Amino acid sequence: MRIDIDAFNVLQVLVEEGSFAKASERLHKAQSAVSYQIKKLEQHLGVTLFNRDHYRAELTPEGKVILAEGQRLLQHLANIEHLASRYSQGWEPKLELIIDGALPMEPIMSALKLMSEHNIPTKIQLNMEFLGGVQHRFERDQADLMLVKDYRTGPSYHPKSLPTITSVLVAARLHPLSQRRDISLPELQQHVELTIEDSSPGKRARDEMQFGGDKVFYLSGFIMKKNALLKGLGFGWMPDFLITEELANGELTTIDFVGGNRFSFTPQLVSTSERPLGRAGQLFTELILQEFALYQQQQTGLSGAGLG
Amino acid sequence: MRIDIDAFNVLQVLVEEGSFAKASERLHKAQSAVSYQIKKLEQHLGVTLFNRDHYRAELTPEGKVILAEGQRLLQHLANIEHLASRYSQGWEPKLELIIDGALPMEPIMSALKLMSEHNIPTKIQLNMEFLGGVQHRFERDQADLMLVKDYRTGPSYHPKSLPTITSVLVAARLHPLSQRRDISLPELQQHVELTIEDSSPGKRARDEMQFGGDKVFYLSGFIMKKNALLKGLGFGWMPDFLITEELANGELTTIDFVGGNRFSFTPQLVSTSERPLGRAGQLFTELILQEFALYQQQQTGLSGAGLG
DNA sequence: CAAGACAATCTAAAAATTTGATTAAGTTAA
DNA sequence: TTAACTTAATCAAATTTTTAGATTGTCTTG
Repeated sequence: MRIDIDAFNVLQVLVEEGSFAKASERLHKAQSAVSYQIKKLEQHLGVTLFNRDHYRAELTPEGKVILAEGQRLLQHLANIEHLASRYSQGWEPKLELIIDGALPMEPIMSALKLMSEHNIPTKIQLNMEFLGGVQHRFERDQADLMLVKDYRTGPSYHPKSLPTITSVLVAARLHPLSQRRDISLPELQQHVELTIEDSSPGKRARDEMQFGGDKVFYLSGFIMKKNALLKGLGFGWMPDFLITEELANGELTTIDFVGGNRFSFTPQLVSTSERPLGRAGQLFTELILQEFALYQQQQTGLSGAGLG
Repeated sequence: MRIDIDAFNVLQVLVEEGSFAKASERLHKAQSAVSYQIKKLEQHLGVTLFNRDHYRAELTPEGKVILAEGQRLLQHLANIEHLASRYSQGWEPKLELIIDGALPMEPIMSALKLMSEHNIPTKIQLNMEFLGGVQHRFERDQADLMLVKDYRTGPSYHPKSLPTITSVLVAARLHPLSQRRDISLPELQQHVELTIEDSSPGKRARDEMQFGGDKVFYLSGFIMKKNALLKGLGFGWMPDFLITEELANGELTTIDFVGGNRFSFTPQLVSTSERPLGRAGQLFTELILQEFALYQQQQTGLSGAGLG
């Protein structure tokens, strides 16, 4: 039979009260039960915890150390119980989020920061993917939430719309396309198009927004893409919130494509009823909506251009 | 009723074996006992640990975390049991040593270093005192061992002799006493004597080795005393091992006092049968004897002067 | 489809803990 | 000093907890 952790509690109360009788009273037990528990603990540990030579039993030096260690053990157990009680209150142990790299990071990070300040027991895993990679990963990992530009509807998906975001077709100031007006598709196709590499393994043939030219550079994220654009390597779509400054100071300019140089999309926060959200997932949903709205307000306030 | 820590062990085996039946076999219990333990643990924690929808019960995400936490808790308990088993093997939880600042620190530190390398469960407290302060503290603190120059014999004290140490009466090269020969006591008394302050509260009137002059400087340790001597502030006794170099290069010189300029004492390692030594105390006793012998050998080997 | 594995549930048995009473030893106060 | 009280161990009986063994319904495998 293994050691009884409750005995450490008896030990603690006994030391605090100073006598077996008073301890038994506080523990709502008979005095003999306290004697029994302590004796059993001593036998299990093979250590004499109390010196019974005198009238009142007093803790031995070994007993003092065992008492202190026992208290730490009880605390450890209490922590586990607390964790469990959080779970039973609906907090999930883990929340896995897949987010699309095309979306603004700032409101996402703000939401996560707020999450961490709520002191929740849920471990949060955040993964970034691009294009089809988002949904692929969401399904492969059985993740809890995905934050996407768009997605193929799947089994019992529950989408929630976030504020709309606009992308702009741009090139560097000195790029040939920046000098021309009323640009046709064939003309566009003669230049290098910069695009983000789809991170899903079974890639779709092409992003819907690609132009179909021969010269395409695939890049591994918007930071890279922006760098490439600024260096004049080619042209491409960029979310406007990533280049507000460069558009304002003229480093990048919008391309006058006859088919249009702006398009908007509405990011979706998607969960599936196969894996219902716990409290952490619900909290994140609230916070991300709030933070995206806040972000939009700030953007419109600053640039006057808006996102919708 | 409190949670049963044994249930975490059942949980662990159950997960390792993969089925209730196999786990019960490995635990030498009936399958129903395993079911009972897991159910009880789930009720205590208020958390579903296993998903029984499918043929084989499988751990829920919550269960995974609880399992991991439970393993840490079991490890914690095992550590306490290990500590206790060391105590029951005769290791004391604490060993308090009082050492006399007049003794060479090097062999003491070597002995303590060797102690720590033995990976013992005993916490060691080391206190340094001077003269009567050593014994005072030994008795007040109910310490386990004192390492002293000399002591008043007390209740059931058990002394053990260490190698003899020699002190020399010295002054700085430029001090007036260093220039004279056949110095008498009255002449000595006209100069400032440097001595270590007795750290006991009820100080004895005077150290036996003091000369009784009017001008006495009390210092708080041998480092201070050596500094004062080197600055020519006065004369005084110094253990030879602390000033071998200064005697060799002439910074300090022995005083030609007619009453003699050397005296020897035999440090004693004292314990009392009121507080018998545990294994750590015994080990320290062995090591300190060994290290003092080694230290003496090194000193004689180096200086040729010896300590005895 | 049959044989077998799996895990819950039930009852009886076993083991543990608790109770309440008793005792011997130590303390306190008149 | 004694009488009254406190302390903590011990014991048998009562109670509670845990286990074993049997049974059942479900699912898997060949």
